[in-house]
Amino acid sequence: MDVNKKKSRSAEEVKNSEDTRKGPWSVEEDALLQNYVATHGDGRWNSVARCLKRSGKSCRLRWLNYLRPDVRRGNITLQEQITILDLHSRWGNRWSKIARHLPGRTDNEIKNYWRTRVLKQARNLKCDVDSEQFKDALRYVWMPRLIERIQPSSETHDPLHVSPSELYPNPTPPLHHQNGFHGSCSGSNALESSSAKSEDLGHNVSVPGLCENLNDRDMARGNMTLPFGGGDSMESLWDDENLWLMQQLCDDLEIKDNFLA
DNA sequence: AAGCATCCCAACCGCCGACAC
DNA sequence: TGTGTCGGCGGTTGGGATGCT
Repeated sequence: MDVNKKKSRSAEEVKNSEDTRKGPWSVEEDALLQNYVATHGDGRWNSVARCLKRSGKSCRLRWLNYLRPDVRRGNITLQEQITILDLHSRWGNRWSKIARHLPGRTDNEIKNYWRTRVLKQARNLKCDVDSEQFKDALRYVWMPRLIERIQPSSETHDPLHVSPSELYPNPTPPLHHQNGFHGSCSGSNALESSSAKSEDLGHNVSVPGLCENLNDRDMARGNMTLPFGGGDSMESLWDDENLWLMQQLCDDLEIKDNFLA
């Protein structure tokens, strides 16, 4: 796009912003928009915008993200989380493309989910969300675990909802996942405070970074929010059978620390 | 009860490509 | 071919809700 076009566009947008209402939608506006779409169909946003004194963009967004009859609200399910993580690993931040594979979910909702849950967790881990360590943790530890958890209840076979063996034909993680557990983990941490679970089971393992950077609220709750947090709590990950997962994660984090050093 | 911190999500913004004229 | 309009997309933000001290 050339410079002139950019200039003209901003003039157009400035004009639009001066003429239109902004902020939360009222019930009346919602009703008007719904009626308009019911009568004329969607896609004619500037026409409806003139009736509502809103920008066309605002009308479109309100319809797609909120008023559309098939829009699903509520917690992102485990299966949806898997799909999001999987598709994001393939396509990156192509939210609308990802949303097309999650019926009823909007790109905005998926984007919000990613930013509030996954990026937060990367922050806690002091990982770059694009780092190989974080991606490996997703691919080889958390996603397979999630898949295992949803499998018993899955009856249909959606090509996008693949089994661990399909998604990860070679179950052997990369070399750095196979290293012994070097257990430099110590100190106060979520695994310990999240429960006395690990102590009860005779383990005394903590995960640097992963645990130490939890915010106080999560610590107090004993509720460590993994990237797939949400409707179905991840607390059950913190049991004996999953201890090895966190050991693998420790390996990752040590490698990350070396990498960053 | 009040103040503060954090989370979460609806909505906005700026950019871009497609298309019509 | 150049210009204007429109819809779509990804990034960002404001503010209400919630929880902690």
